[in-house]
Amino acid sequence: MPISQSLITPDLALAFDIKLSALHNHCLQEIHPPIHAPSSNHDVQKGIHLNPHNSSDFADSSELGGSGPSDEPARTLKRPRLVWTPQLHKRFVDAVAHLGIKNAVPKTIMQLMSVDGLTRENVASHLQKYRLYLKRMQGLSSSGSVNGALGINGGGNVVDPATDHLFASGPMPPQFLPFVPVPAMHPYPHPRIGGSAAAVHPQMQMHNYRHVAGGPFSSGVAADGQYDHPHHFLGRQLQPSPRHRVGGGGNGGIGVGGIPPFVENLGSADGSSGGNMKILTLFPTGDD
DNA sequence: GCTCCAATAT
DNA sequence: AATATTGGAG
Repeated sequence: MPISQSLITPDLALAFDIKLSALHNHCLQEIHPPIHAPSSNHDVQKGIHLNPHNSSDFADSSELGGSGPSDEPARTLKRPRLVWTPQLHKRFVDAVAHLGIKNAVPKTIMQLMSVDGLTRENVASHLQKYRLYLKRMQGLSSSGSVNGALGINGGGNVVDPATDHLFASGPMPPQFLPFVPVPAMHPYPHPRIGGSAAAVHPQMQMHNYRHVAGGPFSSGVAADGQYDHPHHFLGRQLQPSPRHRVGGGGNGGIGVGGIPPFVENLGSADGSSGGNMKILTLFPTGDD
């Protein structure tokens, strides 16, 4: 019986893929134009391209004697580890900021991000770490600092205004945070709530993306904040989620405004290496 | 049953 | 260290 094929094929492919991905990691990558309201839209165009790699070593990963997972069995296949590039993280942070703590749950965030291939688990995992990061920060800032300038949140915690961002919109009365954050016009409905702040530099320590895309800070995340690698797809087909994604009708509440692509500082703020890293920390100028 | 979250595993 | 996976809880 052909059982062996259906079974070992994915299995072997898996093993291979893992190694391959570890080597040239060709995950997903794409850019995401401002989309919106998936509820009543058929054009749920997601399109962020996460591209951890872009080496020009070899470009063909879809033809390895059929060992590639890019075959038919889109299910039961293990997808490569998601790499949270600065761009992706940015998207994430923006989504969280715009949703507010209350709605900032994995599913919602995932929907808002509208990143193809992103699963709820991915977001959940990242969110967990993100929360931890925030918590840590709060604990640190609260002790020793007696600044009246600091913002005190409902939680009674004192946070640095420069980093409070997320929490700023958390305990706050979500008069407009619930959903439909964007009026369908501006990317940032209310930046002061937590939009810009969040983007400032809440960079949890993600590994160095020395190979993010072309260059460390030269190109890669070019001025437009997106990669310029039209090709490189690969990885996942569509609908990678074994579970159901955006219910289209199930939720219907998340207005989603589409987070505009912004630039973010790639280099670590600490300038660990050399110190020549000129973190521009471009603010999302979404202030207006 | 689904989602969240914290803990745990890779 | 960064993500994934698991298990309990709502």
